[in-house]
Amino acid sequence: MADKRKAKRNPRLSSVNQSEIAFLDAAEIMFGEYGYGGTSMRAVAEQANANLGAINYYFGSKEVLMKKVLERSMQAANLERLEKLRRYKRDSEREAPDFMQLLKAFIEPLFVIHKVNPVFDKMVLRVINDPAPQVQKIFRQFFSESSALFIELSRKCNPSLTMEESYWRLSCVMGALVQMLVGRADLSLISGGEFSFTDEDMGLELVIRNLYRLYMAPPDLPADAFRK
Amino acid sequence: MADKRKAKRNPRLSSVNQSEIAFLDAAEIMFGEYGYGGTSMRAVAEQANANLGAINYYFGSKEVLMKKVLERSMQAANLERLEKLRRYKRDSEREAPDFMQLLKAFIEPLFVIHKVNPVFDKMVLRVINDPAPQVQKIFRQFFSESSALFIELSRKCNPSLTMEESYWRLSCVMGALVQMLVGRADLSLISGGEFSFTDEDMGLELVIRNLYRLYMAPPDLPADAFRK
DNA sequence: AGCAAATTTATACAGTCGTATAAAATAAAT
DNA sequence: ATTTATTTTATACGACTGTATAAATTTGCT
Repeated sequence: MADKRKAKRNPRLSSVNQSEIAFLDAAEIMFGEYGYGGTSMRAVAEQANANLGAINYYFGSKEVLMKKVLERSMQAANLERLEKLRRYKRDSEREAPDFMQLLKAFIEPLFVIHKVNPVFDKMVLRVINDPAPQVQKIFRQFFSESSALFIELSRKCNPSLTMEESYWRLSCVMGALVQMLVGRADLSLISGGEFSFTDEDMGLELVIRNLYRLYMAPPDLPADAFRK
Repeated sequence: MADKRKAKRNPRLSSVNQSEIAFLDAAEIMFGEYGYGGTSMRAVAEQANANLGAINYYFGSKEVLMKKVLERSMQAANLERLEKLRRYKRDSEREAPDFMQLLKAFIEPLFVIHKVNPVFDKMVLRVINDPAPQVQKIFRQFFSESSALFIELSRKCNPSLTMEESYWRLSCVMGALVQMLVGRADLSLISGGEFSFTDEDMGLELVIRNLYRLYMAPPDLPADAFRK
């Protein structure tokens, strides 16, 4: 096997080649459409109008390709998210915690990226649900830090919840978030294609409000209405 | 190809053979663990301690196998669910609509099956998120009728919502439901393995309450808190 | 027992997969 | 212009896939 390219001849150019970008674009689309296991290297090469061999020349393996694809799209979102979360953390120590602002810090980066690259979240959502352990491993590398911070900060917004209830509600929040992001691309299953986002900003607000409602409600009273 | 088995010699026996059941069990486990594309027919055969050829003798193709697996587990849940939903519909015409009871009708069958067969929902959840169109098609056959009825009945529980807001909230409800069912098996991503269901019935109640809160909150006021 | 249907087994086929590699083509530098 | 590094291409390999089929085996019945 080739031990990757040696030192570039012209190192002042970006270390990311143009064809490499084409591969990343193609892979992002295909992974988003058919999942990791469902897309072949040949399909990626065809989508990129390039040769199968070249893709191995640049990446060496499918797993690395996936890692690079995720890296490219999530690093931007992640850095912005982490910065927003940390700024929120500073603010929330002076002022009162505000779950709506926290949600905004967590979710807005996803929407910003979506505007530039509409394929992005489709691909991320496929990866979230992929059963292959390698894929899960790669994804958690990117997701774990900011989500841990988000959870920590969330708890301070509704301290009347027990630890357990807080976790379950956050679990709901994550699920609902994913579902709404999916629904932005495809609400047809549930609405028969009647509705979709027209205004992106309205979409962000709608998502945040639903999640706010979900987490910030007062804790449950002992069961009454339930046992009927 | 074999045109399936001819008329059984002893037709008073159940039409479902014992080895057929072994294959269904094995496939259910493997599909749940590795997804549709991620499990090979050979892996299913091995899991069932049976021969590869026999699986084609019984099912003819992988797609049929998946269909039969889904059929077996979902038909029971679906029939019970439909019956509960229809009974709720009758009741809700006499009395006032009660979203908590509606949720109970929709979700309880899943918990009942889970008690008997803990692998069931793991497998269903894999199928929900599978990118392969054949898988999607099969799944919707089972899911569409009862979910349509559920949505129709839901809207009557909170008629103050606009059509669009209702759909978005139900989208949240579905996402949160899925996430909580996943979390029942694996909450470790979000809690670091701290929590899990101890009491099954408590679990159902917890799930329902979260979803109730999510959908039944009064409609949003014009944006204020959001634009900060 | 003997016969026939039902089931299980072993094996093969054509296709696709990820990966490797040597040759061809291109680009850059002297 | 010639040499050298880089990129692209075509092709091949072994492993694995779903499916097909004929032979071997087991089962149920008279």
